[in-house]
Amino acid sequence: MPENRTRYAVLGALTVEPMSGYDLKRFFEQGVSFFWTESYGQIYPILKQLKIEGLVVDAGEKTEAATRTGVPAHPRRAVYTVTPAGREALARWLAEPAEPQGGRRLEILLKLFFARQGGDRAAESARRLVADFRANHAALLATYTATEARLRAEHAAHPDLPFWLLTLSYGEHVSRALVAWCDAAGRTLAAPPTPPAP
Amino acid sequence: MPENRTRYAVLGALTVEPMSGYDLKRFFEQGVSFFWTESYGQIYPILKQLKIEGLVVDAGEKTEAATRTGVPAHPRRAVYTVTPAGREALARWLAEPAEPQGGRRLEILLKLFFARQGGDRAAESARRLVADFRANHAALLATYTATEARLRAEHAAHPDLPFWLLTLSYGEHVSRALVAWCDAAGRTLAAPPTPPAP
DNA sequence: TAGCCCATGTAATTGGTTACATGATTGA
DNA sequence: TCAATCATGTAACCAATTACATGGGCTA
Repeated sequence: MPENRTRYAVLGALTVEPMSGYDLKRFFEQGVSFFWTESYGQIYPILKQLKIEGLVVDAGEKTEAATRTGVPAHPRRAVYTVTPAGREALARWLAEPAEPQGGRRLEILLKLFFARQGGDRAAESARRLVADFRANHAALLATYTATEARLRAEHAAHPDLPFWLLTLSYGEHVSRALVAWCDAAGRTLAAPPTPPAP
Repeated sequence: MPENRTRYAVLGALTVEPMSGYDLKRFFEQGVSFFWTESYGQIYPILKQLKIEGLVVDAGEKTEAATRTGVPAHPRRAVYTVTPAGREALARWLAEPAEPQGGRRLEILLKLFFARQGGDRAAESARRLVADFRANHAALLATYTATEARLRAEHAAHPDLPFWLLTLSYGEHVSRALVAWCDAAGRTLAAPPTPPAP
């Protein structure tokens, strides 16, 4: 029973900066997508709910035009801010122990586990599986280092920075380990060498 | 769109050995639980479906008693075997590339990312978070090495063994890396040392 | 004025777990 | 004969994604 982690993800994101639902989506997909994602189908309903519960408030932004002309236009977008009650709820959740694991379904391992059933091409497709996976994590490593540099430059003084770097470091550790695993696996799966020329 | 991986998990498991739904549950939770799980609510419906599609057949086992007495008792349990068509379906799936990643929601990183919002106790609960996580992966490492030894001993000749060992190796690489990350994180989060006695 | 983001939302569907109901078999 | 385990299944629920509908604002 994961118990509503989306609400805390949203609450947490709004402590970084007040945001609209649209902003939240981008925050998740551009900022923390390597360990967390959210879809509109989650975000908007949860925002409505959090507002009802008084954990966030909506400081509706006026449009430029509406401000200028005084037209009583409905706010162009809803910008949500965490209330003290929201901060407390978040703090309570943060103090609880985390679910032991996330991501109990690793498709690549399932395929590898049964790889021999792949017939003639079994070894070949296993190697391709591993090679793709390696490329993936090598690419991730590059993004981690780039992100780290950007964060250190742009948010050098941000009090949350040390924690953000910790999450990046997690990603780096895992991806480095997985690249190493891919290399080892590649050797294991290597096609039997063609007989050496005489 | 993860697209029905359960059917292939079940199909694959049945290539290892014909099994009942009950057996399958145990196979997943005792054999491969570190990278895959299935619940009854998935297993039984999918078995019914696979049977309809002709990918598995049910060689119903008779009870001992029924065999002895000739009573037309209904089979005690349904034991499923993969058909050639089932093997083909599995092989096709194995040849497809795997989903890039599994487990996009790492609760511990979400908590760590927002950890500073935890108030006074922020650093403390972050440290506990990391410590629990470390204990977890240290324990996992132990089970991996134990499982590896057992597999090598009990299934030395099994043609699937090299692939099984690869999945274990994945786990070892990741858990070792995460233990190392926890140690580094622990140092980062270390409480400011109490002022040294004069 | 067309095309592209910005922005909000919902309905349908999927994938999965949990909890429960039911009953047979086995062994103490 | 009681408890544990084997065994099959389903209904309710939950979390989450996808696809769609809708429309405002900005700029080339």
